[in-house]
Amino acid sequence: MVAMQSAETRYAKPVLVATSKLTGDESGLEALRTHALFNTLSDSDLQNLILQSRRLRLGHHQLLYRQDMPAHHFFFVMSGRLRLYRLDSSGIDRTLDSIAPGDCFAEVMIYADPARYACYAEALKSSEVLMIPVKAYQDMLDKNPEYAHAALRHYAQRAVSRFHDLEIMTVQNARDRLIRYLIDLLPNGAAEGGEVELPLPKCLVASRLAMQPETFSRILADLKSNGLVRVNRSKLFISDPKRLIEISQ
Amino acid sequence: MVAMQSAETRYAKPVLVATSKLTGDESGLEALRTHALFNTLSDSDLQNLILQSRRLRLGHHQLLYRQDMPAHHFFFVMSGRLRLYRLDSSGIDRTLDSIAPGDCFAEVMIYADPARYACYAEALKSSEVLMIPVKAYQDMLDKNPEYAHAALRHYAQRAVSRFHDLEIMTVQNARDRLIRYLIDLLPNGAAEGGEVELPLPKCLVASRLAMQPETFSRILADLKSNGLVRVNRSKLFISDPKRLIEISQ
DNA sequence: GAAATCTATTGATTTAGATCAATGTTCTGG
DNA sequence: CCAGAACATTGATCTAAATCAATAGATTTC
Repeated sequence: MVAMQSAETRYAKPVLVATSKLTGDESGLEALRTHALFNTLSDSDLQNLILQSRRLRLGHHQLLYRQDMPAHHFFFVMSGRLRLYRLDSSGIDRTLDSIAPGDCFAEVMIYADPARYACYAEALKSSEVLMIPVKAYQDMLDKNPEYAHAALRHYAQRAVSRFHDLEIMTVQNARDRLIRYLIDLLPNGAAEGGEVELPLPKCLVASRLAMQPETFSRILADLKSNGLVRVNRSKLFISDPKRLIEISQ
Repeated sequence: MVAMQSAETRYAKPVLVATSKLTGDESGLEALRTHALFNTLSDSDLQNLILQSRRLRLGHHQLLYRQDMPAHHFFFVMSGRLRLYRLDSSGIDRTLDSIAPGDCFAEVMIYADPARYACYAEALKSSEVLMIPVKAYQDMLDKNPEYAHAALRHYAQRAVSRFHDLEIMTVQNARDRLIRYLIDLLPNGAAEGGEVELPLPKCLVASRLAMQPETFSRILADLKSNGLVRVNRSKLFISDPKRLIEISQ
């Protein structure tokens, strides 16, 4: 089963190769401005940071970094989608997060000690990321302590969000974990229904929720047959999230 | 079963009552200096922060704050032990963290927006906490941007540690989750054996690891009969952590 | 110091979910 | 567009863990 294989055996593609220099005003980079870590920076500081960074194109399933590799960069996703996962000693692959365009990842590395990546990162489809040297960001922050406030907000939010992820995982049965996960994908939480897109292939959502792909499939089929969700590929329509919460008790 | 009851029904004790003013040089407060959030502060800034704080004595099982309550303070544990947990709509109590003396908690509230506690906090035994006004810390940081660096390190570490907690919870079977949890309690990880003390009563460790107390008890009995751990109340002796990891595959 | 309340253990039974297996469906790269 | 690979579904079986139940130990509390 795919989720049980290691990225090593699947893909021979090298890590961190195809890079291109940046001029500082390329397309896709305006998105940086919308991120909490960058939106308070002066134009010149942002420009300077970008000039020290590299744009990286990643192919489908290409590995970006490995768990325990020294971490000299953090990343901003310009397009595509990535996945963070860990491998244990027996080679079991456990998905921990998915990263969408406009998100940063491995940004905790700016302050981690020792600076080693805590997981693997791979592209789920062909993607573009900005590879920002940790040192460049650190230097900029040292020179401009007023930027720290935005960074602190960002890190605090990240901690809260991980706390919330942990909470879902303390739910003791697979169905309720899945329901909680779906509710959290809804833009307005349980307030109103809507369409959500699974951020990962189904077998990886299953891995993220500590269940087997078969179990995921069966639960979704059951919710479908009870009229609680409509399923179309990776798109799910949830008309009545409150009812979904009720049946999860 | 206790872990399944709500704090509301169990304890009538009021939230946030018995407080006492601080002079700024009381015993137990030197421990503040050892915490990453405070150890770079000047004496006068630390003194000032303490003067705006209150010492809180909590009885066994006393509730400190409720989930969704407006968060105007964060906390430093001077003695005792606390537990963070959430209640869902059906009243199931899920333990998310335990806090030891020398730790801070709810400190993400300094930057959270909206500032509401993400969980319940209760004392596991009689405890003393320092209740620090969020605003006092914010003001101090605004006046001294050089303090932000230590705070950023702290938040980054917290995020990494929550990420690691999440990783354990993606392990799909109860025994392996418990083994991983025990290994992480060892001061040197899997490097060498030693004695660890469970930071929570067994039924709450079970809740933290998304299993039933009976399952926890049986797994521990099994590890015991295989000579992998020696159990004495809440103290466990792990002689050969590597062997423990091996059997978890 | 005894009663009462928590907390933990152990056994019997049931069930949710894993595993094994087969097939169908959708991507993807030549 | 086709072949192969990756991904998804469905069924049958088995097993880990939940549940139900009873009892035994601990801690509080009065």
